[in-house]
Amino acid sequence: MNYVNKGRLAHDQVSELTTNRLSVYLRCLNQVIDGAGVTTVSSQLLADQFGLNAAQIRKDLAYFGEFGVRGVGYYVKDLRGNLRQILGLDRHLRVAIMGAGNLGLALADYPGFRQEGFEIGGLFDVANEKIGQESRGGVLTYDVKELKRLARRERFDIAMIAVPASRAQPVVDLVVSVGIKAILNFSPGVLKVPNNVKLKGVDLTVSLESLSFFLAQDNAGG
Amino acid sequence: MNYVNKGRLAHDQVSELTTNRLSVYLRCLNQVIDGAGVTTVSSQLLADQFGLNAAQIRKDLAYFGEFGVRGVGYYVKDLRGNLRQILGLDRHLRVAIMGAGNLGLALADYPGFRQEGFEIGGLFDVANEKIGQESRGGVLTYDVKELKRLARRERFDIAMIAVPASRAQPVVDLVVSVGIKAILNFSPGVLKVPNNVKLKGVDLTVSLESLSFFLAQDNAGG
DNA sequence: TTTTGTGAACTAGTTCACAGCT
DNA sequence: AGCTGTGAACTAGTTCACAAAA
Repeated sequence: MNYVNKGRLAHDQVSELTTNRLSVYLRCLNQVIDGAGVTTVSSQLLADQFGLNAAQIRKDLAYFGEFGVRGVGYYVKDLRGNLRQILGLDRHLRVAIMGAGNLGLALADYPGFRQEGFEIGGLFDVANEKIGQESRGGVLTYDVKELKRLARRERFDIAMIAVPASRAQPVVDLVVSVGIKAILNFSPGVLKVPNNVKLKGVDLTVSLESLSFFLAQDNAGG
Repeated sequence: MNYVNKGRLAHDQVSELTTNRLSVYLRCLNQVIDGAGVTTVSSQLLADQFGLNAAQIRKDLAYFGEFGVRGVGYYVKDLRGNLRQILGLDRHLRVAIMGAGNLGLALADYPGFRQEGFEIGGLFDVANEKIGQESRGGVLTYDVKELKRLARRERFDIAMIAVPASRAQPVVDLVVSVGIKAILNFSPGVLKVPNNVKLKGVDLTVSLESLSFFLAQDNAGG
């Protein structure tokens, strides 16, 4: 541990809203770095530039340590390093994608994942015609029966679920059984996992229907 | 309007957390209908079966009308109809997908969208080799320059943004300029839209990094 | 009796505003 | 002077608990 822990993390539970924002802050810093050669940045500047709240940025960061310098702001490179460490991006996380359909293949080649240091270790499917095939980006599809064997060798940290809804629960059970502790689920519907496994859902139908609601109200309400 | 409005919708703003849950409730009801021939369901039963809170279900629904019967529960088919109407799914919404890369093509063929009555009207891209091509599911890719002309004819309600991050803002500006009022953004980063346009983001990097955070804490904290 | 609909109580999350450091 | 870090105030969201209705 390089950042000041303050002994909180073992006690309180950090809100998911906060962890999501940490990821956003990191992206903002990367953009700042890509831009002109600024070495420091204030919470106010970040807030203005990216539509955030300055106090919230400070509070989120202060939770993990005192990264800033009063009167100056945050040293961009230092803060970036600290955020990467807090988010666990200094490790090399390996991802298994369950389901080599359209969505699974798209996720396998999604450039944003590799950029932040995630490695897609393989696709897993039941369909014989898919097994042995590679995605455009070169990710190989394995028989789902091989997951157990490969999980040992490849040490998968995260699984993404991109199988049809009806197959999602058994696939999640399998993923949990091989010791994977973090799951990103793209299939619609509720899934059960043990408490020591973190499940995060990306629900496309809910997102789209929420937009539909907005349009319906908009047209009705005037 | 078939459901009791109570005149609230024009005044208060419904929380996005609530609208997301409405979509979840609808999916739960669909599953209940697929199962045994039950005609009524109580908030408690839904809560138990899908890991929700009964009071919250009742409160969310009560906001839009009195759909339940005391001592009985909710008539499943009626409630389903009311939810579909509230969410605007009784209309026929048309979707344009900006970007015919891996992700755009996967979205175009995603079965969950069609299932709830959304129609994918076309993919739009700048790459000449993609224009005129069809997705596996038969969605045609048009030149992005055609958006304006086609938007008039096809009356797109919703746009999904699946272009690289660097192209996202100009593409959103274009989408807004042709009169589309609801946008689902899959590209990472902050986008600006006028207030009368609803922008919703699905941020894959943030989701994955949030899982990474969990793993980092888990291993560090014991 | 059962279960809704809802005020009240509670919990979580955000923003303000300023002391304190550089 | 400028900006962080943070208690206090505020706002939003959830859950409780019960009166009212079937």
